[in-house]
Amino acid sequence: MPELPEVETTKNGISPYVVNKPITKVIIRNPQLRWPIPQVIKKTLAKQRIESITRRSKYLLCQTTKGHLILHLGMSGRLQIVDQDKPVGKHDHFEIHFHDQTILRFTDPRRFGAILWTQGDPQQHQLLAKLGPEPLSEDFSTEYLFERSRKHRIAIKSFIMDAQIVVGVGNIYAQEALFLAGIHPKRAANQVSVTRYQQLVITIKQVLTAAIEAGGTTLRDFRWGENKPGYFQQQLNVYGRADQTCIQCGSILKLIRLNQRSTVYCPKCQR
DNA sequence: ACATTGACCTGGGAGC
DNA sequence: TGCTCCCAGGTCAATG
Repeated sequence: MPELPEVETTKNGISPYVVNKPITKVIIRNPQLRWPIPQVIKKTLAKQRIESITRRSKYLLCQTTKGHLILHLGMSGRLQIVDQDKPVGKHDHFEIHFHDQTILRFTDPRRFGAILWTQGDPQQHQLLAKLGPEPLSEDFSTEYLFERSRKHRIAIKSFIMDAQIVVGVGNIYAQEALFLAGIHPKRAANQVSVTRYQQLVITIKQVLTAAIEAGGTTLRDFRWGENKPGYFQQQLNVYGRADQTCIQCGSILKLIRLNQRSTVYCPKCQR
């Protein structure tokens, strides 16, 4: 589930239930995620409060007086607010219990997610320090992206999915943004003109903004936690639409593999 | 410095 | 029904 819009939506969904609530206990059921969950947070977080939750890239940063909890949802992670009586499932690995009986539960079947702890500036953490700009910030501009592209002859799709170039552009939204910008996903990054980068920066921002808005309206119910898939799906032009007709020109959309990721594009609209 | 590939895990669906 | 194979929204580490 989680690309940047889903992470942003998760942040907004859980914040009202957890920020400034006293923590009573932390339960680690299965610490084996991408990296082991540090056991130290059990004692450290007890009686603390999460003062704020912010997002950097696809990481959620939970600030406390003693340090930051760093969360990543990986491929299949979910954070939900649940009641005491909700049964514990096979893939429920981690929980924070609050004084008002609320529970924040982390579920992740594939266990590619991460739960880490850092005492210093979270932005300087090894995983965050070298990340590129946020796609919705002003730092992510035509000038920036064009300049960075000059040294790279990898496919443009791989280029915009590189978190050191820009964060938060995953497989779905990379395909969508390239379609809207009319750029072939395999075109070399340094073979794209500044004019087309201008378009691409616009469409990346556009697609992510629209998806965040859609997420905001359909993933509203974090209380009971049924994350319905299909929020942004009405707006998908190419992702998951291989062999179907292009919405713009009627051609048959093509499926290729690019760095072992499925990639759908319109051979006529995207050059 | 840049580019490519494998690896981490589990579940679901297609095809036989 | 059950087996095998392939696919899945991410991204780090190792290698060329």
